[in-house]
Amino acid sequence: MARSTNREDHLKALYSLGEGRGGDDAWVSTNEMAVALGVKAPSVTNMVQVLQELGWAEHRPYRGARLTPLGRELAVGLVRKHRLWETFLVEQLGFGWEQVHDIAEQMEHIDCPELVDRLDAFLGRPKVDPHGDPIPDAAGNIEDNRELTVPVPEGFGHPVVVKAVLDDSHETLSALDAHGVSIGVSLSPEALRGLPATLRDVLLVSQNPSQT
Amino acid sequence: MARSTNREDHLKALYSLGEGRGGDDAWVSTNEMAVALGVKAPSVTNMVQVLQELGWAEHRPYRGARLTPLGRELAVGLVRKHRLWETFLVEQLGFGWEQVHDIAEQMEHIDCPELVDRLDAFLGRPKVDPHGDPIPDAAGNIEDNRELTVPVPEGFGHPVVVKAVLDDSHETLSALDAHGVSIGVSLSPEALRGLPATLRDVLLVSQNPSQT
DNA sequence: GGCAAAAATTAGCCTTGACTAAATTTGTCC
DNA sequence: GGACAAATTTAGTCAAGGCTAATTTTTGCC
Repeated sequence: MARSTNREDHLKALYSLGEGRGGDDAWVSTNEMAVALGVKAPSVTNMVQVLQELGWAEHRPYRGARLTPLGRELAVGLVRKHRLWETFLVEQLGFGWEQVHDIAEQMEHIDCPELVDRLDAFLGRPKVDPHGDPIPDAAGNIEDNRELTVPVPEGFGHPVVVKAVLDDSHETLSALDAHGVSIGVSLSPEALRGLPATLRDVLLVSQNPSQT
Repeated sequence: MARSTNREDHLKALYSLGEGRGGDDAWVSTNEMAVALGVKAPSVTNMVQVLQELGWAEHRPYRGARLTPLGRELAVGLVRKHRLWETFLVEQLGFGWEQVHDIAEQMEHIDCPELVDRLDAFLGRPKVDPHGDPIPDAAGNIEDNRELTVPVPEGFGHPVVVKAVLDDSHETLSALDAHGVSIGVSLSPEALRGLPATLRDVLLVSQNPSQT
């Protein structure tokens, strides 16, 4: 009967590509989605039309796609599941933060609302996942403290505390690990200078080390 | 690309229907599998031929199907995952034993050997799941202490200890729950008489209450 | 041993979701 | 404002995996 996994993957891609955009940028092109999902553009056109029939998205031909409020709600639920499972895998099972993205990618499709809620409680209702990304609560609210954080400032004039990593790929996270970088770690100006620019650019930090 | 979920479901059905049979009974009919899987017989014929191409099963037309050693090994791996997740759901997340079968049915398809091993260790390498069924170890060995157990003997002459339940359906388990029956509980002759025959028949018990 | 009923397979079709190739729309540059 | 390039959609295929209807094999009964 065809698992809903595909639809959910397209929904999530649409969400993560479209969030944080305003105005005309809110439309996500089918090509962008195709690249993100590792499929070809025509496949995305098909799926986006399916999402539209489901009431999850709106499709403007030759313009792009955009989530409906319902679609956004469902997408946030997927993000919540993904980040809760990542937290479980790291905190309870002892996985490295670079290992868990792909596993959570599978686990987020498990359909059982009670499971999500029990898992959340079991983990102590965590606010952020192992990469520093905020975990939406059961109502779909996202408390994004990352607004208090910034990319690493030019100049490296003073120490910063790592708050989040914008790229959850195995590759990037392993490299950060090799440099001793993880969430909550304080980096001195010298340490910042020692970090390759490509790695520095995926970090969000707080400028005042006293901010926890 | 079609998730391998379907193949795995057929493999598991073949395993669970075929185990404990000997001789000619070892062949599982496609019809039996169709009933167990909730699909029609021709669909099973197709899938069984696929399993044969994968080297997981052998198909004798008009006779039935049978696992190869490789197929059995893979099936045991699925059973292991299923029972470990059930144990996690009950022991760690506090689910009732009647709730976890369907959830574990989804979780058992998650593909990550390291996850299985870490989960097993996290749970303390349990030997049985919440229904009293043995959990295969990482090498695929099944320590089946249920040979020491028997169906409830006729006559109800003395107390017995519940060791396993042969039917993991929500319905049966809820009904047992309502009668205060769970793994490890001792049932007096009077309690046994008070239990509907259909429920009594799914129990495996040890006759000597001192056996733990 | 033959014949009817039951069971299994084959044949043919449908849906999902991917692909390539072809057509269409958009946008940009002069 | 027109032409060309890039992006997108449409058209037509394909594989997986389900279904129904029709055929074939097995079995059980006289």
